[in-house]
Amino acid sequence: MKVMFSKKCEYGLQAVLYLSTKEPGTIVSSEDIAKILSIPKEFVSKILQNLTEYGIVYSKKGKAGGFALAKASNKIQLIDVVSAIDGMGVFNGCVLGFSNCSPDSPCPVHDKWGVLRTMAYDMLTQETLDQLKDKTINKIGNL
Amino acid sequence: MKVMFSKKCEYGLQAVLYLSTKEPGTIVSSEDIAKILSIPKEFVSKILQNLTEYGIVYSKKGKAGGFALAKASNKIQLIDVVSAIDGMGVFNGCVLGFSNCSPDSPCPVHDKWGVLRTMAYDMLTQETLDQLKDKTINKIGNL
DNA sequence: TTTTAATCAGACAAAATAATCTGATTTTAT
DNA sequence: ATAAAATCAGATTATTTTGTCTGATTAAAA
Repeated sequence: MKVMFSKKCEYGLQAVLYLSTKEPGTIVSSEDIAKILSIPKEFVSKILQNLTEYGIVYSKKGKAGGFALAKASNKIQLIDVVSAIDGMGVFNGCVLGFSNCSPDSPCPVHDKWGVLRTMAYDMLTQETLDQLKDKTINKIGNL
Repeated sequence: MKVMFSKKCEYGLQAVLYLSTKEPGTIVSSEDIAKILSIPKEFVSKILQNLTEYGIVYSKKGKAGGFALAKASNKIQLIDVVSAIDGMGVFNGCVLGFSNCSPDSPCPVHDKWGVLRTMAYDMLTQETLDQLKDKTINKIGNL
């Protein structure tokens, strides 16, 4: 089942959302993150290493090490994570897979999909992790 | 780059749209379809065989064989092809990959994504191949 | 200073998706 | 009849995505 993003990206989003529910600067081990989100430990670790390069996540090595957000949670949007992991391709490509889908050579659903694409982009951009905090706590508490 | 549907599904949608631009009952060989859509011939053949099982496409064997729509183009919607190839999972799953994403246990973007999902579904359902014909001809003419 | 527990790096393995190949069968036309 | 051109079926290969393993490095605590 495919819903817009790769598994990697989904896991990255979940992990970052989870970190945003903690006190700023709180270090959480990949094992803890993996456990609560039911994600393979090494996999989530890899993904967070990747997000570290993009300045979204901070990593602390050694005993009692782990990951935390690298910036304040009101400075991070979901789109930041998406673009770091999956890139911006989703927002350019044609839903029907046609090449050169553009206003000049639109596919049969070009206009309608354009609206959706913009809405999806807005959804990921408008709110910061901070603003999603309550909803995130609620969701993660239910896992 | 991942945009909602599998390559298989994209190819299936393109092929069916292409067939809908022909006179009803016109048999087109997989080679012709493959050529105009730049899809591997055997692959598109496999996909159309699959759609044959779902009663969307008719296949004629032997010399001068090929594929045609199995019903009138005003009886086929894009969603029919999607559900035959990719299934309906896209319209149920959580964008963030959370499990049990539902009104009871919504993810942080549950409501907003719900709107998008519905719009995507409507986009694929509202119009028939027939109604998209002009746009399809225009697009395929530009390939 | 030694042990312990973590990230980090990169190779490796498994699974899913995409694409190709081969041969059999079917049908039309010669 | 026979040849040609297509689908059909299923095995095979290739690629991408997902997940795992191993060892090195780092840092805290005993």
